[in-house]
Amino acid sequence: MSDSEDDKPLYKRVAPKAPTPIQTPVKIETHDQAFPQKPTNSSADGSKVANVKRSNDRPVKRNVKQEADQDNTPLAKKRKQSNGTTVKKESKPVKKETLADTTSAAASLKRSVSSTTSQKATTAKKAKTAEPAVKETKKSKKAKEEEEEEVYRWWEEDSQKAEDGDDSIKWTTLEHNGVLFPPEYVPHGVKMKYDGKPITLTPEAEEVASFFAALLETDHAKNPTFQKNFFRDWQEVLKQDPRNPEIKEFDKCDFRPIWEKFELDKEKKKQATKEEKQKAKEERMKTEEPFLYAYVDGRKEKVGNFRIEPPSLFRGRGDHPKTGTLKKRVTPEQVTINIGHTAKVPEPPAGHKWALVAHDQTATWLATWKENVNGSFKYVFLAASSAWKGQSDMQKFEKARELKKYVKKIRENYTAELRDKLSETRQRATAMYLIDRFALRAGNEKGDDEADTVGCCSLRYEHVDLIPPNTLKFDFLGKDSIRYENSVDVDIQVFKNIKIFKKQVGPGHMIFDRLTTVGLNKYLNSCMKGLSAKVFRTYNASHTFQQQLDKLTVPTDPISDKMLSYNRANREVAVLCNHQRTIRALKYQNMKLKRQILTLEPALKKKKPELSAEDPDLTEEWMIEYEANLVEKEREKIKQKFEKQNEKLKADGEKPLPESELKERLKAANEMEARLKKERKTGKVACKPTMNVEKLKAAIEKTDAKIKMTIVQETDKEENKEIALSTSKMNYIDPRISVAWCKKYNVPLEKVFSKTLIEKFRWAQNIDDSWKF
DNA sequence: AGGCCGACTTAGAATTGGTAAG
DNA sequence: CTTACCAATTCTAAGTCGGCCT
Repeated sequence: MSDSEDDKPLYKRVAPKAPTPIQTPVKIETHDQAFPQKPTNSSADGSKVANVKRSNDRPVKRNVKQEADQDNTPLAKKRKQSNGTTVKKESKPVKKETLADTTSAAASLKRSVSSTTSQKATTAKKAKTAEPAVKETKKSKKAKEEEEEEVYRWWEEDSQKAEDGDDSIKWTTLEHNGVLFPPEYVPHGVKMKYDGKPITLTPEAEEVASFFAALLETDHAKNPTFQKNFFRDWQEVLKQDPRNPEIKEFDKCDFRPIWEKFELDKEKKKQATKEEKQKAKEERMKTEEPFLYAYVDGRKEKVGNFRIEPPSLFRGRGDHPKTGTLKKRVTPEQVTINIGHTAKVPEPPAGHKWALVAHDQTATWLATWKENVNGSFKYVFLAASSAWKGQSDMQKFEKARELKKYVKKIRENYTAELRDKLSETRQRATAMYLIDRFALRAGNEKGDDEADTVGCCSLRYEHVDLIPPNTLKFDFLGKDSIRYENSVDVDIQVFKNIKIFKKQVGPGHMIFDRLTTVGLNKYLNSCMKGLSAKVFRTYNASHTFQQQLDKLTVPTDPISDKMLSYNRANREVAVLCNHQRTIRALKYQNMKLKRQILTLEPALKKKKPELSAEDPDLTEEWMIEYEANLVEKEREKIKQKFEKQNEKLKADGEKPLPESELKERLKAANEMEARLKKERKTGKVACKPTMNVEKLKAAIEKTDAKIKMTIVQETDKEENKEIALSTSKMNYIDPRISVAWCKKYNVPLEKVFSKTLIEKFRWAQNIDDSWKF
């Protein structure tokens, strides 16, 4: 690789020839390894996985009524199409347009509020004049199943795409009511102190001060960058009105009075009666109502984040240079609305105008604005359960499944290219290895005004250590400044390559100096249409999960055990590693419970030896420390409660509790200390009189389950930092794997997905139990 | 050909709300 | 009945990546 051409940095070199394309799909993969790189138990479990029959996963039958309808175009869509809206692309750069011809759309929006659905629309329309009747039918139905909102079952339609050939057009008609602005600021008048003296602020300045005050007890408020940025922007606001006092030093500011006020407010809110709470909730719902749904081609869809983000202090993660910067209030003048030509344009708040009203049919956003801190765009999109999101979600997984056909070849390719003499190619191959095996992100370059985090392509010298003969030790901050720390054994050639690259670039520089995410993705795209680095994460997560699930599930197990297998499969998606701390605490609890049983019924000692078994994790030394900790925490708790009470008394104008009272209360902690010590010595643990053996056993079972769960989570988090359990479920693991598993083994889907996930993954729910990723 | 912009997915933190424990 | 805990949900920051512009 010391080819002279080879040593020039990327930007100085002439374009190399295009990489060898891999276009031929490989048959079906049986023994591909996926990312839990641990010499994945070579267990040949290919048999089950092997025969993937795809292509025909279209739903068999469905909904006779709909079929009778001849085509599946919902009525509303037909209506629109017939009234002249053409499908041709709208000029891309959005330009201002006046709203003409809103009448029909307005009417349709109103109408559709009461009912819109491909199937029901027919009947509903007829009942137009008899609204109450419609409502009645709905209500009676509601009795059975909580207002089962009719959903557009796009995944059951035959030829959705291709319909008009242009898939960059996302909609024909689009109706919605815009966005909800946060309420105006209401000054509270609480005076904070400067240099020990109460000061009066204009509402504007008070608002910003309050943003900070609210965070007083969080880490943000202690972060110097946060303080600095906040203070700078606050001073700017202060200066705008001469009535504000001069505030020169952050350290002389005392925000506590405002913080206390907020605490009190919270308290009051909690104390509110049920009726009051109910009323507040109803009010909230009422203001939200208009924004909850949009109509896309006449179909009702839930809107996601229709609220304009309220002003606040920017909470950047990690070491973000701009953290604490004032995020300004967004005015309607900054907000662009995207909506159908003929739809009624939502009214901006009185006295205001929208920045722009766009009709961009290639976009799925309903509204957008530019945020002042980083200059990035914010969008209002439909909710995760919508057709738009669902379709792209499914496409994502289909893309990952497609990768199955290519992955073998791709792996062969990059393995060969690890030795390529062109270092650009070699770097690419090495990076591919890391992305494939360890699920690293692509790693775009970042600017100085962002937190310094990296991904594969942007890894620098100090992020990877070489431990001969072939171990790489990663230690870097990834997305969200989450630390990725992992030591892995790699192919000897990968080890050598990293060593060479590091040597070439030196400390402080990017290891892959001739590789960019763009270059990498271009290459991947030449291997398979639509392939990019992130697909590997999806592919590996889903693939591994499917494999593990097949391997671990015992068909004859009861549901609870199957759930265990399911969760374990989720865990196996990551690698085993040290994950002590939390688990020890649980084991300790478990041990205590067992001893309670034995104390209660010493006869069991012989019958159930497992009850007296010692856990090697629970050393004397550890327990002493742990118990000391427990006692300390208890003391803290007592003190805090005491202080809180006093604060309240003070606020109510009463006199505080005496110190002696606190002393008295702290005795409880001392007793606890003595008790724990005795228990440790004697091994006898008394329990509450209400306890019995059965209850204790149940409790043990519970902690057992918890321990297992913790192992699952810890492994996932610690080891594979990048993929936390819920996240992988939500974003990386093809939901159809779970659905098929549930069907096959008769496990209710609710055991596996929360309500929102069930909604989000509705598209994945009508596959049959033999479906494989 | 590279940099920036825009739109969209992925992600952890913060908040809410339901429920078990006290 | 509170309270404390945890799972679910909401919020918005932080990525990815393609396309457009220069």
